[in-house]
Amino acid sequence: MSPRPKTSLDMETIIRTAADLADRKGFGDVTLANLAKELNIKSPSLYNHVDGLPGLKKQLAIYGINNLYQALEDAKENFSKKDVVLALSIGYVGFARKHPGVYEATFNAPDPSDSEVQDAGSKIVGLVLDSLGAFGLEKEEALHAVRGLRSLIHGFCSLEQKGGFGLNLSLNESLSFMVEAFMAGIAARRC
Amino acid sequence: MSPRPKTSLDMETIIRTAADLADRKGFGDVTLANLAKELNIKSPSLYNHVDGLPGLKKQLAIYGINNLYQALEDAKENFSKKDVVLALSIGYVGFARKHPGVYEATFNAPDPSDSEVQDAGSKIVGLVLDSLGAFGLEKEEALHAVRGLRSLIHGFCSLEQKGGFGLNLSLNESLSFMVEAFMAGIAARRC
DNA sequence: TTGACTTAACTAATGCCATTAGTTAAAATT
DNA sequence: AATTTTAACTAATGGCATTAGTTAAGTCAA
Repeated sequence: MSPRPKTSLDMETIIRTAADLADRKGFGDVTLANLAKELNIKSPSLYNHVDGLPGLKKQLAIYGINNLYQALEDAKENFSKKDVVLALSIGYVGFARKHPGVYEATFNAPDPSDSEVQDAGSKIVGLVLDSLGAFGLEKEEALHAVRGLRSLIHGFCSLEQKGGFGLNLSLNESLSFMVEAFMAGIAARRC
Repeated sequence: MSPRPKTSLDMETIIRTAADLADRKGFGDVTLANLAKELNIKSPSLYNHVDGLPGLKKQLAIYGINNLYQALEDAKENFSKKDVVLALSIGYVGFARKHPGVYEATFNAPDPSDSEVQDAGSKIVGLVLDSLGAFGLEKEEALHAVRGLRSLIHGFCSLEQKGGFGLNLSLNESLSFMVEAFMAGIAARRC
């Protein structure tokens, strides 16, 4: 048999296809074999574009973090300044719901300390830090607050995705409740 | 070659060995092959005790949830009534740090809706609900509060384990900060 | 005690996966 | 037009889970 033409494939479509695969079949089904099938090539050919499965997962993580950042920027734009934090939270959770596989990829990079991954992530920290400006916190307090917010929202998404919430109770109400409670506690700190 | 005697192995040691493996090498290294090596048997022999890899992971999840419950009960005992929630949080995080692999197994059961898994988990919800009694919340509010607390603490553990917190700032202080902020927000609700 | 049954180990084989090595032809460059 | 680079390919290896079939140790009833 003859090798196929070289035109079709570029990094962009590879990652996009992988992201699609992740969201449709789950992050666990992101394999070189499955991805190759969707791209109509053989899996060893992927090594011409990506540094094995770990390399693919790293790229997918960065792609996901960047898209999440975009989603947060959009959420920030489209809502009033008053409830920025709630808007951000809803935007974050909305992204995780719409892109469960990509969201999972986001914090499953093979090496989280990789500088590219780290850099993508710190842009998000910056954005949240900025949105917290109105609360007039000390520098350290603000960093603790960002960590808290991330923990709260990421924990919510993670538990929601893994089916950790068994009860018959609105998830969206839980989300508003916990974000508002947390922010109320933060606000009370100013006194 | 001859099959080996039947005396040695029981379910208890299998799960304990798997838990040890998880904590030493990571949850991702919990494979039938690795577990069999540690038990000095061949991997197909494990099928006499466990329903394949998914069955093993289910058992490990239940084991982990039950141990986490124990850790929380201990934490509750050993601290004053005043800061039960902070004590619980510290106990929870302490368990996750001491048993990272088992903790990860805890929310990676193959089927989270499985009733055994669900039951083990709802014991924890009950314990936390109970500890929240002092705050005098409405029933629904209390459930939202439990979800919030779980999200907060699980999110913290998850991000800590995955290296999600890059900054040079005390993690323990972040933990106290976020738990206290959240609980202050909850307490403010009574008015 | 002996014989039948059950059980928990085994070996062998299958299929899927990632990965490496080596090949080939299309595309790009000189 | 010739050469180089590139991106596909096939073939092969080793690790994994899993299934099927085998065997001998342990259990238990006659």
